[in-house]
Amino acid sequence: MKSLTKRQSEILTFISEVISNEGMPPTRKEIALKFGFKSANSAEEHLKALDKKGYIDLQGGTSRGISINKSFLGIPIVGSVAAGSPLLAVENVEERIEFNGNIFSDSVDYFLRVKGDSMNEVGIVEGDLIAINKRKDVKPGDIVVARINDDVTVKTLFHLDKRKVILRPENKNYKDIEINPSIESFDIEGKCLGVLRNYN
Amino acid sequence: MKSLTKRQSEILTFISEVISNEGMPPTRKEIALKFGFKSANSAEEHLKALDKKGYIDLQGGTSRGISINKSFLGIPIVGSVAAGSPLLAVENVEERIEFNGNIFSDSVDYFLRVKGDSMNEVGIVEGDLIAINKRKDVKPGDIVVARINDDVTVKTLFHLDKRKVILRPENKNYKDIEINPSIESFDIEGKCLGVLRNYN
DNA sequence: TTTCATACTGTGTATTTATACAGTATAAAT
DNA sequence: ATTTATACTGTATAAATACACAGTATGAAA
Repeated sequence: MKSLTKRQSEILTFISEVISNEGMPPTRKEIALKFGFKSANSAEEHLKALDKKGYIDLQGGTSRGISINKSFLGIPIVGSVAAGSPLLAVENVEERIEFNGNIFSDSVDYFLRVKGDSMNEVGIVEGDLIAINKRKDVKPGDIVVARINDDVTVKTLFHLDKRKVILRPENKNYKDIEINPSIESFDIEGKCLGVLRNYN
Repeated sequence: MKSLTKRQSEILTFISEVISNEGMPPTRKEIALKFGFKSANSAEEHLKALDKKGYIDLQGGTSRGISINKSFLGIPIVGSVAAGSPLLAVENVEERIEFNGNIFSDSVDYFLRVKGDSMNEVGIVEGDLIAINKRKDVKPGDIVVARINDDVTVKTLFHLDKRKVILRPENKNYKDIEINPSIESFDIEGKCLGVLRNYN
């Protein structure tokens, strides 16, 4: 898939926002207004470029006839994470789900498919999708996605300072994980906002 | 809230479908075409009626400027169920959540807020929202919403025939519930399609 | 070096669209 | 009995909108 220029990406984002906020795609004029273009034709040309690259579909002769290509919509589901690769790398994305609405308390950057039973006692079970918001500022009590030496894990954060991190599995059969960030490679990937489970 | 005529209701449904399928609201002409009106003004008048009754908001001077009033959109969340009242009765609906996308395997009629810990061992905990599809034809193994003598409960269906129903809590501390439908009042309200949990 | 993509302004216009006004007809409400 | 809401057709038009064509300028690719 062809990559977008900065401007094209901004415009695609704007279209997506307008659809989400106003319930309908913008007109050329509205795009021009937003970006300060003095001619609606600038918008027209960006739309054509986005269409040509396959990111949107333009319906000719129709007001607001812009639709965003579905394969770029929706929130990615991250399955097995290849060691060392960024969570959202293409090879880790299982699929995407269309998902809008204010269900979770913050914006969902991706869903992570849960493996194992280490969080069973708080109702997070194998196969569940957990909604993740990318952020570093997490506090004890939060359920977090962390990366320890290239290994991605979901646990409750119990303690966090420069010299010591304690991650707590929510299952009696597992022990707390204690990390020294100055020795081991450690990173917070995000905060768990909620759970989505689909039977069958 | 004022009630809608059959025609107005059909038109409201159509608008909602167009938004969902095409990603933008219809024009007056498109509404007229769909219903076989020979004049776009028929659509205009229905829109005005829907606006007046508060079901939609019309944005003047804007193409496709129709937005559906949020309070009629979305899927209802059913909280505490008043004894004897239908699950979806107004007094039982906590709020509604905007929710579209093909997350669950079937269409979600409502979300039910979970009370108690009787399903803890399959990861359904207090406060969770479970997605329910209204149906009677459930089979053993399904997690179902059932009504026993005006009491609404969520359990795994273990056995079901004319003389005996067994509902199984997924928690060692609870015992199976055995019902004789010819003596006790019993009804299947729906099937649990999945779980939605929102932290914080 | 020349082409091509990007990123704009500026002008023009056919078409789409919203929306008013004038009618007709029926059923429900006052 | 008369008004009001519903449910349409038919005509008209101002405004909104898409979109083509003609330019200018820049940087990257062939």
